[in-house]
Amino acid sequence: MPLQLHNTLTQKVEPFQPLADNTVKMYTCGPTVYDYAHIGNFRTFVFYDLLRRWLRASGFALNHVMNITDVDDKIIRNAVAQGRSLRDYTDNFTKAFLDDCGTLRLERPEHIARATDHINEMAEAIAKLEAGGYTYRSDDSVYFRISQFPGYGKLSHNDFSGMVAGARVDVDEYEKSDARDFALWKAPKDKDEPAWDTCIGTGRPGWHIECSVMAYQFLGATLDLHAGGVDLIFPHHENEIAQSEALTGQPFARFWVHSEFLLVEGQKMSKSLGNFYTLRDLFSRGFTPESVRFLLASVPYRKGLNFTFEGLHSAKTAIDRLRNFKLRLETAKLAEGENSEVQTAAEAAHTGFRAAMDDDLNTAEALGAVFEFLRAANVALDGGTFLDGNRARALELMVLFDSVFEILKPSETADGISADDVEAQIAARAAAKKARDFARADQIRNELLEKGVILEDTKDGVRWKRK
RNA sequence: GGCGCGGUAGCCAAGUGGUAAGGCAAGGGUCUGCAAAACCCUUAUUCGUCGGUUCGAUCCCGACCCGCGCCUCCA
Repeated sequence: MPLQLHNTLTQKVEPFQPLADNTVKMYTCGPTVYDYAHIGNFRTFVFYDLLRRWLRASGFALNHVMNITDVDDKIIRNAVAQGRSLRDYTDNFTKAFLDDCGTLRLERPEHIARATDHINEMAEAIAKLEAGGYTYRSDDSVYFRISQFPGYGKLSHNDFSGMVAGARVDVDEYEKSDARDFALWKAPKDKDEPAWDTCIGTGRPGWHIECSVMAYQFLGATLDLHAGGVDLIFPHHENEIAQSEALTGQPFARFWVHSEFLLVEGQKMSKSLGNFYTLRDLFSRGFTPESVRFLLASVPYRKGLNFTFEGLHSAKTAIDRLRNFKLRLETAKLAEGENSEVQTAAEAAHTGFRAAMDDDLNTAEALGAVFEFLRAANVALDGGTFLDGNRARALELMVLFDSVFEILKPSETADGISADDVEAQIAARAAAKKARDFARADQIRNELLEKGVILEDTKDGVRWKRK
């Protein structure tokens, strides 16, 4: 069964493949860099990462663009309030965002596009829309007239045909002739406001046009896949479709894939509830990036995710168990031969893992396949029926698992004792034990523990790992 | 009100028209000089409520209740 994904456009789970050659042209909506990204944002960014990894595992090459929105009302307000330039203000949060992505082991998209690097192209696109009769001006701002675009509503499955101009209270600060028309270009409201001089006048782009323009610039008229959070379906993605298809006359994206929301302790995240967390907040409480990544990845992207501290602890323990298993596979002394039952179980786990991921990235089920095998293999290892010939396939399962989840390798800690030193200490302890100098042996063990190294006395000898 | 998602053990969560994956927690055990660590075992007559279809429904249909998202900036 090939990879299947849920397509918001058709509201069905459908087989996915790129239109041309083997390369997936994908565009994902990135952050608006007015503040540090929070874990709700990262739920979506982790989803993008899982999607990338499994697309590649499915044999596709990727051409992935993610935007950085570095001009919008909130950014301007904050930058002005702090007396900083737009660029200076957004550089800070852009860097923080990319750092956070690195910490969470998110793969870097092939292209990261900052909106303000493409203002002229946006202005040209708007000029083209004006020439095509899709727009109107009001106080030097330019609006898209959605009544000119017949397919409007096809993504969010809303019916706008009954809409009447003026029927709805206009909450926007700008004058629009129809409540759902949206700004393509905003003229500055006062002199301090950052603005660009372009072929269509002075001002700045609206939010939606940046994605349409940068997607076209990097990937062409039709994308294979466009992703984002569910909250972007309307109006953002609906508007992107309207602009892009009005510009090119071609379908904008073949697959639309959206990730569900994240709750914190069963409640929506908000600053007033005090449950609004950035990665930095979680790390300062002692949680590791791997735990956060695992928790965010372990719930399928189309299900709401309840982010809890118990879940974070749970993730940590689960990761330890997976790491222990891999270590055991690598270090166990095994008898020659191959046990066919174990081998069959390993194959079943491989197949189960792949089938689950192929089924709209069902990470929960994929994890189930891994843990099921883990237990069976541990039983076999305990019973001596896990043989040397079973080792490779079992380790390959862990490689497959980690190619998606990427949590087995512990994050670097700044100050750590070297592996050679650990080995030397272990040898010293073994000697002390042999001489029945248990006091000395315990002392060595405790010293290592203080340095974050845990010793395990197993029947195959001493194994160690970092805390 | 419209559109969309969801309600499964203490918590997180998968899943199927034929009788409930997996993880965490909890309890028990194995190993060990003692520990630690590790590993194993046990834990839902039951899947929001009420009807219906069916030989049989957690899974299909209908109604209802509850939670969440979007409809205005928002992952």
